[in-house]
Parts: sequence; structure tokens; C-alpha cells
Amino acid sequence: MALSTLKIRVVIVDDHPLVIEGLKSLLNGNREIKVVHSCERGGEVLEYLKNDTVDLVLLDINLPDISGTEVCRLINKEHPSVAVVGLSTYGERSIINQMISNGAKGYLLKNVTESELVEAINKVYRGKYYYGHEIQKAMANTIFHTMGSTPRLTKREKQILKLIVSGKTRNGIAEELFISPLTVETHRRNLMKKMEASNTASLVKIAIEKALV
Amino acid sequence: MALSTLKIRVVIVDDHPLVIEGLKSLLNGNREIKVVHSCERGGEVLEYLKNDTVDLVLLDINLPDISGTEVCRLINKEHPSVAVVGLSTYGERSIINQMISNGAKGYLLKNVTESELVEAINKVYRGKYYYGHEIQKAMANTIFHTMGSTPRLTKREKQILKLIVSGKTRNGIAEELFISPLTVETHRRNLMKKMEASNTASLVKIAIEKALV
DNA sequence: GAAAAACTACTGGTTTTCCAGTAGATTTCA
DNA sequence: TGAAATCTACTGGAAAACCAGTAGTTTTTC
Repeated sequence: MALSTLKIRVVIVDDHPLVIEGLKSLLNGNREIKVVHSCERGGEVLEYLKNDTVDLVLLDINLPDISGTEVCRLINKEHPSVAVVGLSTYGERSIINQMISNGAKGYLLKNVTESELVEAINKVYRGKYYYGHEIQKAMANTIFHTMGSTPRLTKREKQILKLIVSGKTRNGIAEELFISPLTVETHRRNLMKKMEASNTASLVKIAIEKALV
Repeated sequence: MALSTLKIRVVIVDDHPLVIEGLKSLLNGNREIKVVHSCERGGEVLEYLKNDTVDLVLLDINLPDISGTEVCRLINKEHPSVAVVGLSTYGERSIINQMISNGAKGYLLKNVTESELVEAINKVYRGKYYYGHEIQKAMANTIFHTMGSTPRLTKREKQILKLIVSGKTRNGIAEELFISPLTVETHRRNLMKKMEASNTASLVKIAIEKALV
């Protein structure tokens, strides 16, 4: 018992029992780390943290109920002493960005090795940051690609962008939103300028790429 | 040795060691199944199968070298006696379709339970098909959406579709392909008709959705 | 309450897309 | 070789997209 309190108490959140199993088997052999709980839903871990204290949450991004990024934000808000390490299959820039801005101290791909995983948990537990190899590569691109060029779209612009992507035409959008077709035109123009698209086709492509729709 | 030959010999292919570990721990408790090998690359398993005989391959879709669907096709071609069960995180219709048409006898999501996994392996080993709950749901949609409406595009059409998606304009495409802008127009029109798109925006969206670009 | 941002809407003009139909030339394949 | 598919290219006309600029109204924010 005295030993276990010295260990880093970790909670695993992942909707795939397989991954939970894999992570457990990797971590339970380690003397410094103890997996104290695991959840398949974001809501579960938030409930769990209300009554139990842990040091670190290994958090998958794709969860069935709440998105991983949102869970991360909430954990950071309600329990700032609990560190969060993101886990995902893909190193999508937009998600990594969101996780970091929501307070994740570490981020790993699921093809992580045991030693890397242990190192990540140790570093993050000690207040440092840890991002895996592949993530750092993706982050480098981020600065130039996504971040630098992902402009903030207004509510209306997002709304119109979605309708454009869905194949709606200028007049259709105008009717749906009870505004003038000319206004829709203006919004489209602003969207194209903001997203650096040369025409509707590339606007749609970029919108889908950046997951803005 | 006598016992092991009675077991269903399974190879796991997945780029995530975690998932391999999870699958192994789920399966190795089972008396009828034996995991005889695991690979992180598609090329590896193809090499392995040249010298070793197995009954079934558990095949992840997202592999670093060759795509899972391609690996599936090759296994079916070179080793038709080896059954393939697809594994993926998402139940994307287009991928499931491709896997099935490439000869996969089963398909599961990674949130599969132990009993479902064992059942799938047993059924597929005995020559039956097995698709998980969620997959069947997705497949219902498939028939109406993806399959029914995914038309065969000609070489030229694919070429032009890619250029349209990339934001090129009618004249730009014409220049690039050394054809008349009017011809490009005709191709575009045929593309829209084939893909049931009402305009370029939805053409781009559908093209990206169906991974035709 | 004032400044900034967002939303709205217009003029005027060019280019591209969308629609329908036709049709010759070339390639593919049985 | 002959039919089918594909690629090519046109006429002609309507709608939408694209470009640049202006500007009043509303909402947000400090």
C-alpha cells in the first residue's frame, strides 16, 4: 500500500477495450506506474474524477459520447492538478492543436512504444511536456499549414460554408437563410479570401480538409 | 504439437503494437485459436505467407506500407485458402466495400468484444461470413449510397476530377491536358451526371467522400 | 457609450458553370 | 472486324460564380 501511493496513478480512457488491454499490459509491468481505472466513455472519467484522485489521464480522442478534446478541456478546468496525455491513431494537426490549447501536456500516437509511453507519463507527471516523434513532425507542419492559414470564421460564414459544401446554390442558401443572394455572394467571397481558395471547388476541398464542416 | 495443429492458426497484422497485444491477450486464452505470428506491415505478412501456412489473417486497414485493402486482395489472389477478417477503427462504407470486393470474409470494428471476435474467427474459418453489428448497419447504407451510386469513372474522368478538386478551372485543365475547354466542360458534365452532383461543390464533396481523389 | 466586428446589400462587369443536344475520331475488346 | 465505350469538340443559351468596391445596419466587445 505504501508503495502504491508512490506510483503514478493513471486512468485510461479509450472506447476500444483492446487498446485498454494493451495499455494496461504495457504499463502494469512498470514499477512507477499504476493503472487505477479505465473507462470507455468521456462522461465516465469525469464522474470518476469527482470522487477519486489520480495523477494522469491517458485520453483517447475518439470517444462515443463526448469528444476527447472536450473531455480534456473539462478535466483541465475541474481538476487542474490532473495531467492529460492525448492518444490518437492519427496525427491530425487540427486535433493536436485543439488538445494542446485545451491543456493536454502530452500527445502520443497509438503506435507508441513501451519506453516512449513510460517516458511520456513520467515527464508529464513531473510537469514537463511530451510529444511523440511523429507528433512533433506534424506540429512543425501545423505552424505553417493549419494554424497560420486556418482563419477564424464567423458563425454566419461557417453556416454558409456548410451549405456551399452540401451543394446548395447561391439562391438556395439565400432562401434558406432569409437573406439576399447578393449577401450570400459577399460571404462566399470573404470565405474564399480567408481560406485562400481560388474557387468554390478548392473552397470545398479546403473546408473538408480542415474539418471545418 | 498435435493439439496446436487443430487450432485455428491466426496471423495479426496491425501497425499498432498495442492493438496486437490486446488481440493476442484476448485470443490466446481461447482453446480453438492460436496466434502464430504478428506483423506491423502489409509487406511482412505477404512474405510470411509465402513460407508459412495459416488459416486466417486479422487485417488492419491502416498500414504504413501497403493499404489493408490491397493486402487483402493479394492474400486472396496468392493464397485463396487463407481467410481474411478486416479490422478497422471506423466503419467507413467505402473501405468495407473495398474489403468485401477484395475477398474479406469478415469485418470488425476495433471496439469488438472478445466473444464477437472469437465468433467471427470461428465462422469465417468455417467458410461463413461474419460482419459485426455496426458494420451491418453501415452496409445497409452502403447499398443505397456508396455502392449503388459509385460509378465507374474512366481514366480521363478521374484525371479531370482530380484537377477540378484541386481547384483548377476549366481553361487551366484544358491547357494542362492539351484539350479544348469545351471538352473539359463535357467531361465535367458527365462526371456530375455519373456522381449525381448538382454542382461543382457537391462534386468535390462526393469525390472526397468516396475517396476517388 | 464608442469602437470594432459582423452582417447585410448593392452596382457593374467578366468568367465559369450548368444545361441539352449532337457528332466525329479513337480506343478497346470480344 | 465490328460494336461499344471513350475521348474529343461543337452550338447556343441561362444561371451561377468570380472580381472589386461601397456602405448602411446590427451585434459584440471593451
